[in-house]
Amino acid sequence: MPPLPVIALYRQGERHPQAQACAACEVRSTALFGALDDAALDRIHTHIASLTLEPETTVYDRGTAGLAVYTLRSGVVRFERSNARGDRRIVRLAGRGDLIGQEALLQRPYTDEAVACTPVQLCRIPRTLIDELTRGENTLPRALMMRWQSALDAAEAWVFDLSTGPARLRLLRLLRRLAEHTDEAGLIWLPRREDIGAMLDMTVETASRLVSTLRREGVLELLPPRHARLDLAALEAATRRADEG
Amino acid sequence: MPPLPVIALYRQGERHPQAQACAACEVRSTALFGALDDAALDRIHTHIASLTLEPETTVYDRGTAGLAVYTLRSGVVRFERSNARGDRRIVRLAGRGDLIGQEALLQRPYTDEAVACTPVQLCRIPRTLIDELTRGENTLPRALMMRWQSALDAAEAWVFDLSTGPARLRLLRLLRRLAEHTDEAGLIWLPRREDIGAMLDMTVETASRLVSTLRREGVLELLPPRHARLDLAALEAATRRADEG
DNA sequence: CGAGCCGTTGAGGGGATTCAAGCTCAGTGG
DNA sequence: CCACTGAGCTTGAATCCCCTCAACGGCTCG
Repeated sequence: MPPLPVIALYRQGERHPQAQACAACEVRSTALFGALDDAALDRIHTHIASLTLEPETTVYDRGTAGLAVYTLRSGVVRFERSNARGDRRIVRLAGRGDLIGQEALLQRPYTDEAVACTPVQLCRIPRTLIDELTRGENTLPRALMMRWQSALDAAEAWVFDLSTGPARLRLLRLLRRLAEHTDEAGLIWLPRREDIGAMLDMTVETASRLVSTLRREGVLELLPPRHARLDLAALEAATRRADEG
Repeated sequence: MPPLPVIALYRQGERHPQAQACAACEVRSTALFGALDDAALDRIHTHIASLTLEPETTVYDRGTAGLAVYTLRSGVVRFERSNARGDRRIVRLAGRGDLIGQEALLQRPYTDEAVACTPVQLCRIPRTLIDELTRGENTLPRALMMRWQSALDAAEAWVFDLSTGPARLRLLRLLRRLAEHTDEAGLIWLPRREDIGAMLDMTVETASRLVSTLRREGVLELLPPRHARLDLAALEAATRRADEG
């Protein structure tokens, strides 16, 4: 699936402060609301909130009323589910440019708990705003459907890549995926061992053993806390060995 | 997630033969295209193809151009992915009332191979038809988004339920899910052991051993080929034991 | 009736879990 | 300053679950 245009609001030469912020947004590439008139654009910008969250902060809880969708401008967000006994499973990750919390547009409660993994920058877009804009518009539904399909694809790929095969291979594939979210310093976010466990359905001990092994093999350089540098070539080689051999 | 209204085309007293078939459709409950005028409705019905497929028939292949979406009127369809080496994984199931192949509406190739598990009855709806109808319509996008969200939810639940925990528990949860698709005779579709393996990431031998064990425990009565009768109470009890104990 | 697919069962080995102990490191208070 | 503490990470040893390899029986079909 090709990269999607980022949902962002912008227009050149706008006076509203938030409009300027949107105009300067570094992840904008396609104006989802490009077809709107000036009045609508101004009204939009006053309702968009830009927020920054610390790691481990909850964006929204599973089951709560969905009042807004979010565009993820930077950082990594995870989606979790857990049962009454506290067994936890991370079922998906979102990265730069992804739209999260789309359930809100259907007046549905959020289906997962969304938690920041790294520092994240979000644009909060109230549900009612999109409701308003959808009336009579045609481009918006299509762009939204694109996100939905993208999320669905990600969820199915999660099953195929991260829930299939021996533990070592699953971890290698997770690292490959985390490499997509490399930060400015060239580092990846390396989850706590417990979170690796929740992503790959393994114990913390197994996660720790495997990470340590990869470190000794030179695939990974640990840079605590929660960061690492990857040797992509070594990673690819190890992956090929693990799944061919 | 509450049950979704089935996407179906119908209108009372229509003359076109397919229109009559749609009017008589047993899974209709909400007219997705209810707001259309007569001419549009007639044009629609001439393009809807109703088809019946044998088990193991492919509905569409992963990667091929998506030219139509399908409403599943009866039966079970599975979504598969596989890599170059032939490792196969079933990543989702669809049942009565589900909409499949939504990627087509975005002019995207199908992201999975879709295969009939049981005899299935489908309504084939050409992509262009929906394109046409979406112009100026408002209710359609919302209903479609509902399907998308539903599919996404199913995919994430698949990770949480069927890719987590020990093999026996995963199988019990799969059976619970297959019970949702019980047929007129009160039987469930019981996949081939190889397919159980592809759903739950286990070998055919393990799948066979576990199924046999459940049969001996009275949870399951095998009715080859590919069918079984479930003792739901025993199933729940076994699940609780496996889960808590 | 032999060929092939599917399901079942056994034996053995390996990979992941379980249980346990010790480590590093940051924060705290004596 | 430094022992104390607790959370997160690592490592070891024993166990067990699941995989691998193998053999066999039932069934359909050419």
